[in-house]
Amino acid sequence: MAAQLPPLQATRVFEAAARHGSFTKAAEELGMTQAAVSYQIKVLEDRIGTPLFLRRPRQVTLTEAGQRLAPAITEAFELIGAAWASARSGAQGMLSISTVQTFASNWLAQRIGSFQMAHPGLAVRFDTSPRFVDFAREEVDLAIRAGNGDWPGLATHLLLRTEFTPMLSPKLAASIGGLKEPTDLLRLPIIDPDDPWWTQWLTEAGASAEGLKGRVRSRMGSQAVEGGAAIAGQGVAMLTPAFFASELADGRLVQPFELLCSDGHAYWLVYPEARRNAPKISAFRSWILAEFAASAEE
Amino acid sequence: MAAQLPPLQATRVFEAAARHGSFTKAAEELGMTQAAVSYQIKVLEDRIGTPLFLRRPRQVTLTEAGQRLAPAITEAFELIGAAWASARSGAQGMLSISTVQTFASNWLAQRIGSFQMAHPGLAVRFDTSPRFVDFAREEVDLAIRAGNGDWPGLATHLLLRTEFTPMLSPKLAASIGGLKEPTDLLRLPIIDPDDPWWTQWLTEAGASAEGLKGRVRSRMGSQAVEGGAAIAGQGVAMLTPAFFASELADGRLVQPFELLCSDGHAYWLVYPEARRNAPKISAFRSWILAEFAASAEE
DNA sequence: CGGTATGCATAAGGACAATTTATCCATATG
DNA sequence: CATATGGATAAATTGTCCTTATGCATACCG
Repeated sequence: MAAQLPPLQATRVFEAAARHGSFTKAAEELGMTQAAVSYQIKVLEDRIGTPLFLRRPRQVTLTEAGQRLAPAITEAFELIGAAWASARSGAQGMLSISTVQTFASNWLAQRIGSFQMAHPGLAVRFDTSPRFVDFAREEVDLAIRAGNGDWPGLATHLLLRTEFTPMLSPKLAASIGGLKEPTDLLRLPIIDPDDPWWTQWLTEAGASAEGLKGRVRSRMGSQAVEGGAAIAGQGVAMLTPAFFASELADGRLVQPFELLCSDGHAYWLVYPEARRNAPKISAFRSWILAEFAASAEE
Repeated sequence: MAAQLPPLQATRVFEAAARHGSFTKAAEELGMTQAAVSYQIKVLEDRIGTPLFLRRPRQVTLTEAGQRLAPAITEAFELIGAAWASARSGAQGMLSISTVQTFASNWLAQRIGSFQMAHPGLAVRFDTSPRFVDFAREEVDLAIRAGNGDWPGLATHLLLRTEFTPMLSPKLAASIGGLKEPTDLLRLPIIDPDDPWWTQWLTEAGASAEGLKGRVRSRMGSQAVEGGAAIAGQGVAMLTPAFFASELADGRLVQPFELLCSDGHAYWLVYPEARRNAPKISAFRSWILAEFAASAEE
């Protein structure tokens, strides 16, 4: 289909030499030696079967054949150069993040603004899908996923262990005179009592999980929603403190007990190992790791 | 000056792969293996920092970045291909011959027509200059020169030894009752008696060259001119028979004596060794050598 | 009018990119 | 479910491309 093409490296060298009218200057521009330019021109001339330059003393000039060839070649390389540059910067300009809903709404949404402030030229696109993204098949730069961090071929950075502890509104806590013992929790409405986190936490707290039995099921399925219900005073929710840092700070939620449990899972930043040095990848990595480092210091 | 360019080989492979939507097909077109295509695409993706293809089952499709890049790249390569093809055929289409005047007018002019019949697409341009052409500095494909055939770096083919013998019009010969002895020549006007060829020929013929002394000098300097004068019956000319084959054949000139002398010089076809396989070079070489082979058989 | 500097050509050698071979893997297809 | 198709990958090989070192011709300068 495509016409027979000349040796491309030689063509590139020819283009520069034609533009400069000098092998030495072309070599400078291309960052190679004059000998290499001379060699490549000869390669091209051998291939086309006719000289492209006349070797005049202290300068070279294009032959007729060279004159016919040069303008089109220059134009073609300008085209390639422009397309390459724009694709390259365009590619830098869009960051596609695949993330689980929970992390997006509980953590990212409130903070992504500061990343965008720091990188005004970089548009961020979210793709919140529950499936684990396949980087080979979907146009996604990086992902934030829950899991155990064992994904071969992918670079992973631990962001956040999914620790959890009961949380509720201060008003609801006051309604029963405050919470002294873990069992006090069972005197209040429990948001999503079927969540295994409740069983685990109560067990680790030394309380019986029996009290959960027979409760109304109100499976909400997302910390954001459950947290909202808790803030509204509708009950006690089992939440990850890191996701509700601001609510805890301003008193919309309180964490009555110190005990933090973990199911061993965590949120990870992941991306294809091979792309670790792409500017937008490393920009986002630096930012998010710094965010977590800062919150860990508090 | 020129914008930073992508790796060109990889770009070429990308272009084919984008056009086919398949690495395997691209490999076929380019005459390489699928593995090589896969490798080159990866090189390009590493360089640009973002994937160019999505690897879907049994086919690959362009990512956004790939879609942005592909059309311009295809266009650029089409440009290069077209320019290359036309320069290549254009270069084939013009044959520049540097030749000495004598050979051009006495031999080539009458026969070049048959070469052009055989190669209708090939335009022939003559450059008749007395200097020996410098192939590096002038746009000349091949040359026909007199000399001893010792030109380093150039391919040479012996065309014709410069043999010579007296020739005259039959009418002039009849005017003195025919020529029996070489000395009979001296009873007729001699065209260019200063030419050393006369001295050499008369000497080798066993005649004294004394008879040349004191003759009117009519230096004409070119066999074509001297031959014309001889045909017109103005005198006896010392000519190269090979240059006057048709005149001898149709009786406009006669060669009264068998004796052929030679000064050791000859006409040679010469061209840069490196270009021996260029189509137009070998076409002309075949033709001219065949012409001489044919005339030698007669 | 010679000496020097500039620019290109060439040969030999080496570095590294490109390619092939040989598998492997996933998935569409029959 | 077996097979075929299409791509990825690792290791080894090949070959291009480039550099170093040098030579040569010519323009420029004192």
